[in-house]
Amino acid sequence: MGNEVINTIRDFNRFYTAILGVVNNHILESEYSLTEARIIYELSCSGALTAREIKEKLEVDEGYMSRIVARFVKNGLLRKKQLINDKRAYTLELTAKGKKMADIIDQQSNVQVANLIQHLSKTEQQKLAHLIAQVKALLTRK
Amino acid sequence: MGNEVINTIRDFNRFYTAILGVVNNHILESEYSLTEARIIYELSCSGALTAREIKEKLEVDEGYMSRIVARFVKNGLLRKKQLINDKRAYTLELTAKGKKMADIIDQQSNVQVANLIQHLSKTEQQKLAHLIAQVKALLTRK
DNA sequence: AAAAAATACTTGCTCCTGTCAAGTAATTTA
DNA sequence: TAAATTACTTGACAGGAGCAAGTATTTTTT
Repeated sequence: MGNEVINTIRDFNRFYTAILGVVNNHILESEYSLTEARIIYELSCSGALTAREIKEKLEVDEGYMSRIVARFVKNGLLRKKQLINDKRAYTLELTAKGKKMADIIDQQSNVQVANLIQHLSKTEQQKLAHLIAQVKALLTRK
Repeated sequence: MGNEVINTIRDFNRFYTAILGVVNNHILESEYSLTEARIIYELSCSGALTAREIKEKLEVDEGYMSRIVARFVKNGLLRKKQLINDKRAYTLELTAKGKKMADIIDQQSNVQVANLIQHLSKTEQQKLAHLIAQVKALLTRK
């Protein structure tokens, strides 16, 4: 009972696991783990967030999160500001240095993706973008 | 210079990283790591292979590979047969138990993917399959 | 044919990521 | 105001994975 749709998707998943591996690992070489990069990314997009918000959005373990934040603060990438109305919690904000780092990671990501599609013509690239947008739309709509 | 194509792909990558995380983790709960599952999968598709062949195809570290194979043999999932013409190397084959395990993982993978698309109509599912097949084709053709 | 280089795999060491559980301080609920 | 919950911290630790050195065998070089 080889369901063709499922087989196609699973084949794609294997294929795309490899692609994401390459892309992410190359970024990873920039001294940060994928999770760390995601946290930096999240902060650079959304501005200030609390640890809890990030942890929930990215589904990172609380303890692990705490350590990463501590390290980032120590390395001067991040600033913690205690909330006025809740002394347990802090908003996290990228420092100037943190923002610079976010930019670097961002650019590296761009380069990685650019490499991925560099063999395609502009038209094909746009077709690709259109295709994956549709894929995401289909998979998102619950 | 926000290249729209690149942004779309990066957005998709984040999205699909999460999806693969869910799918793979659920399979992972079946006591094997992703790499282990991939090795089992590879053997169940291709029949007998040498460690070197698998390691090259899946890009797994040699030492890590060696340990996984040893464990599989110990657990009775795998059989090593020394090559007649090269006493350094072995072909690896799934035992009956190993094949059963492969089937289980296979089914779990199917279930995971089925969950993913369960909210779509048959027509939409086929559309999805068609879309990702095109994506893969575009990204493969180097 | 002997020495050197390469191959296939193993083993020891180690790092890092990530998890779980317990702990502290602050806040909310009963 | 006691109990429960929340936000975060800290300790302990397992598992995945990489690197380098080691062994046995095979191939290449001289």
